[in-house]
Amino acid sequence: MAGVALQWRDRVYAVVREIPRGRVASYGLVAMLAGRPGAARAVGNVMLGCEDPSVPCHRVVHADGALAPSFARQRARLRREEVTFRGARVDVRERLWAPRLPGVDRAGATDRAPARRVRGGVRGSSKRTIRKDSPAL
DNA sequence: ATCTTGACCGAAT
DNA sequence: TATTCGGCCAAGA
Repeated sequence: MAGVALQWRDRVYAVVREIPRGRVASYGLVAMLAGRPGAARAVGNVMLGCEDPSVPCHRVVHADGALAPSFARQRARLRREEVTFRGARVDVRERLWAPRLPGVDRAGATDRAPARRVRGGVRGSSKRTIRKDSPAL
């Protein structure tokens, strides 16, 4: 009877491995997809000991696009993958991974966020947060 | 079983 | 916009 104790960590790894190049996911999103909504912090604990090269742990960032303190390497890696930034944080509105979940109807949804047209009109809310009921899911 | 820690989150201040 | 605070969860002592 093996592997029963590794479930949480392995589920987290499995989810992170799905994050495509050029996109990022928040700890909370990973937790949700790993079957434990709200366990963002626990995801961080897993990433703490992530040394598996097949797991792109650099693609996991804070919900607001910030990176954990003193993670210049991670930032460099993301830039190398063409992940765009807004100041010190990842441009989450543009680069957040929008996973396709079975059973969720995303008709009309675009994979990429549409180009921001801010033309003096209705400027969309400058802040975007990730929530369990996010339309992106 | 209880307490502490930590790559978190979101609302309030 | 930056800080603070309470809440959440898995692990390890």
